[in-house]
Amino acid sequence: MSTIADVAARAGVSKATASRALSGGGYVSAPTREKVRAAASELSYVAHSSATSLATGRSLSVGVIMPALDRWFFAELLAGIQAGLLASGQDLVLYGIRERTAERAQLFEEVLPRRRLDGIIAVGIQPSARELERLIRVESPLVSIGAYSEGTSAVSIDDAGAARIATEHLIDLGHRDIAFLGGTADAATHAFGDERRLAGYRQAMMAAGLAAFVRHADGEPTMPGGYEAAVRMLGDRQSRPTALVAVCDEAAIGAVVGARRLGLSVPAELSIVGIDDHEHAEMFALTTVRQQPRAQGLAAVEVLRRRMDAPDAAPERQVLPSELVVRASTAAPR
Amino acid sequence: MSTIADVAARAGVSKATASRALSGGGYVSAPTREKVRAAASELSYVAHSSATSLATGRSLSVGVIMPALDRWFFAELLAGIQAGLLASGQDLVLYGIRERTAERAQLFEEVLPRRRLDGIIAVGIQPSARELERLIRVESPLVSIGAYSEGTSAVSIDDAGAARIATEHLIDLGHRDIAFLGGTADAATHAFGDERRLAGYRQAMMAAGLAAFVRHADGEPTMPGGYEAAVRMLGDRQSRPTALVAVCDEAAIGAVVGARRLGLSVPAELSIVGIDDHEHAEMFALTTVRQQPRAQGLAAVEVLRRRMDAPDAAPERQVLPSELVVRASTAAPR
DNA sequence: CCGCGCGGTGGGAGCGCTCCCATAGCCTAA
DNA sequence: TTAGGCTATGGGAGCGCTCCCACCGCGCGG
Repeated sequence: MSTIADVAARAGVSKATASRALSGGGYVSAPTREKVRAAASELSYVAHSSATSLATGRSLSVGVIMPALDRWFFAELLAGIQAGLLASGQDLVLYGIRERTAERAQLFEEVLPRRRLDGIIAVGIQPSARELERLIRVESPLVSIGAYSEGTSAVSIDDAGAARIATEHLIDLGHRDIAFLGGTADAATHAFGDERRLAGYRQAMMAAGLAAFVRHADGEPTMPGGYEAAVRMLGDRQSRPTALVAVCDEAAIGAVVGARRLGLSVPAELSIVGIDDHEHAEMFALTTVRQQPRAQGLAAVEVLRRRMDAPDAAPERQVLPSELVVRASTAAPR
Repeated sequence: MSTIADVAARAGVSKATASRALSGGGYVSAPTREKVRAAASELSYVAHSSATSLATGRSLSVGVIMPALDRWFFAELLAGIQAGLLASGQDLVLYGIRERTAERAQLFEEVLPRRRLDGIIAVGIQPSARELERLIRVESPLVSIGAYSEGTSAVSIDDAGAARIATEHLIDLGHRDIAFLGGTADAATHAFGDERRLAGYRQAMMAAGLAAFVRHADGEPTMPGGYEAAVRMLGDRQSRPTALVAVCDEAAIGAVVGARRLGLSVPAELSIVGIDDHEHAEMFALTTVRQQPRAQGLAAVEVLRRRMDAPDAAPERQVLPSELVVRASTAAPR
């Protein structure tokens, strides 16, 4: 591989001039710039990022901490972040992290500081004070997605609000016996705003004077989780609700499948509303409250960039809007 | 942030000794090593990766090129790669790449060479000769997953074989009118061994003397894609096959849902077999041919590590086994 | 005519690390 | 006794880049 010294020599200028010609800053005459560019391209010169990074102090890369990759929300989010970073020329360094504390400590104590990352996007993770302190030491601005921390910048939707919208839609249709599906109390499943959604459902029920009907079926926020929870809850003809608010679309779709399996017709006998607007929602004609993880990823990159430019600005909190998408999984009760 | 000079000063030794004490190589007495370690930990010293990388020539990171993130196979693969790299202390730099050639050229010409990555894992991408040449220049060993290139190391399953296994299972059950579902000819959907699977189905049909029944319904390798293709193909009572081989489980599940929608009972009236053993296969009682993307990701990391140690060794080709998993979506035709 | 500002260029220090090489003490074998 | 090897340490060059600063020539205003 050729270095900038080779390029400079070939163009007949100094290293300093070559550097200026290629990476922008300072005075370079147009002909000189052209000469250097030509030389660089003839040698197929590409600057060594470690050298650049060492000299400038910026690493041109952003760390992304993800608790999972195999769920729609996270995959979409990652795609959004990826697209945003691509546009700004930053590389994406991916750190998977199960809630295993040893790994997590290692990540914050060593791995992240080592890289001197230009920024960090933490998904669904509440960094502790000590962890934040480590990051501040290396001056990596942080933006979290979906976490509701006080002192740090964050992007999310209003989870409680989304669940309220979903619940109110059912109430408006005339339902009273509305149950909440999914949203396990188990933190190990990286409850991603799940409690907030449950809380939003409760609020809407209370506000409508339906406190007596409040109940929920635990389950993983996945399709099989929703399926099982639905089958469990709908099994008894007597006690079964007329409508379900699911913690997310995957669970909702599981519930749709489960209801069919039980011979219940959706929406005639059971209304189901989800939260997400998952790519499969259309196929199952699912009424849902849309959130756009890709947009959240892009927004996080935007916020991060602003923080990189102005590290001392006050933390920025961005709440993206939620919108009801009515399809054919909800109807008035008979 | 403190540097190794600070650590050395605090421990009362030279930079050289401090470096040796912390990163292994060379002679250091036990007490000195302890002193240095203590100093490092007191200063919460973490080596600057760019400096290390510049000095050693190794970047401690591996690039991963992914055509998509929102499909089960890719997400699982990425999780496997991630786990493998975590174990070997390498960072994962993620590059998403749609088949837009401008971006792709940029990636191979500039982005990857700039990083001086220790290795590259390319998923479902056939690097061109010129692209490989660029990588060889920067001495990044490459392992591809799912691509069937000649000169490079690769990990994959035997796609044709998997489809043959699926088809033969149906033939063994007594089916004759077996169609193939999905596997669009459209390269834009990153046909991931799809043609090979179609070919495997054909081979099995031919071998069983069922050439007359060979046919397939185009469709995206997704759940909605499989749903649509199935509805299209199963619409006509007269011409409909008694069994389907789906290009992947997502399509197969879509077909299961579509069949139910049409009032066809699976497996009594229609047998369906997929390829993947998707996490939802269990829920839909789907008979399928298992492939394990996580294992493929881990295997790719393994192969890559070997290539990093011995860059001049002959390219290594690893084909992971496929195995039939019989559930309840297949049965003898009536 | 001189001084000054400004466009343009080069020299070289320095980013933080590793690793080669020199040095030094000490123990063992001839 | 002394050469030689072996452990332990330090000095400092060098990885490839950027950027500060010095320098230079030229045009222009006083």
